[in-house]
Amino acid sequence: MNEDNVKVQMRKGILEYCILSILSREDSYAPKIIAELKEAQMIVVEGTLYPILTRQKNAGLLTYRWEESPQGPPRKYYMLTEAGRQQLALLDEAWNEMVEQINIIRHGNPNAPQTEKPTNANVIELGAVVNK
Amino acid sequence: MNEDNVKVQMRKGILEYCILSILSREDSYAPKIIAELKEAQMIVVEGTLYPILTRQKNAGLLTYRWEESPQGPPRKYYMLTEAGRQQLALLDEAWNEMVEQINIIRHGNPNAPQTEKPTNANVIELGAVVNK
DNA sequence: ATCCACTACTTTGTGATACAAAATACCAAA
DNA sequence: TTTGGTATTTTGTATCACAAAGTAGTGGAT
Repeated sequence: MNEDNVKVQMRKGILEYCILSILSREDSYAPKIIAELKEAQMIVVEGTLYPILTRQKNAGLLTYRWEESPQGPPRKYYMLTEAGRQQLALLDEAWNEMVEQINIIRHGNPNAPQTEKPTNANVIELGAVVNK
Repeated sequence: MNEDNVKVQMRKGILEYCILSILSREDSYAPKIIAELKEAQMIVVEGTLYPILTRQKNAGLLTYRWEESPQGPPRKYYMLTEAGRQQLALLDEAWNEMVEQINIIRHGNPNAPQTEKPTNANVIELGAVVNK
């Protein structure tokens, strides 16, 4: 119930989403992916990332190719498959749903009867993620 | 890696947040909490909720009192403690951070250099949850 | 009285995940 | 050959949500 564990638990299932999202922009390899996550203030360690990549590869969401490195051992560049792109779209939906659910639980249901109904123009879908 | 499991995993650690949030509005008991979660399209079963309530009670975030029911056995009404209110504030922060992190990962870092910088007036903090 | 439906609470076992920590391996320069 | 930097992999642990069952109290119907 400590503070670190709170964030660890909230992250469950989210990392898979993050990794597919990062790879949807550009093929990448593990240390670079970790650096990108770190830029977004999302700390991830190797022992977490590698099993996810292997899992997603075995699930057919990713493939990889070896590429020479300017220094050090070769790098395993991962890239999305078509199934991976579909899964990413599915995770977009799941994430948007959860953000909406939290909004309702934290702020009450906007569809509930109220004195003054906002026009559509005033309604902002908080946290919605749109496919690019 | 099936679709149901995706949502199950995304929910890890979120339910604790939802329950504290619901109880911050009004003391409640398990079946009523489940009904409220259901209204927000968040399906939860008893076998999930009860252990969380017990966990949070043991952690000092909740206390409870027994109350007579108009029909059937008495109800265990849970309510937030001061520690529970503090934990809720902490979870608000953790949630807001995660929403922001996903925004950065999914849409790129808004602080990154770009051709035309939006004014503050145009920036909408997506998905932010504000303490009431 | 006894049975039954309803409500409420509890327990057990399973699968999935992130993490810490350590191990393995590859490369190039001193 | 050794050393330091880079990259990948493995092992053991703690936590969580869930399915599925079980326990128990209440009040009405027969």
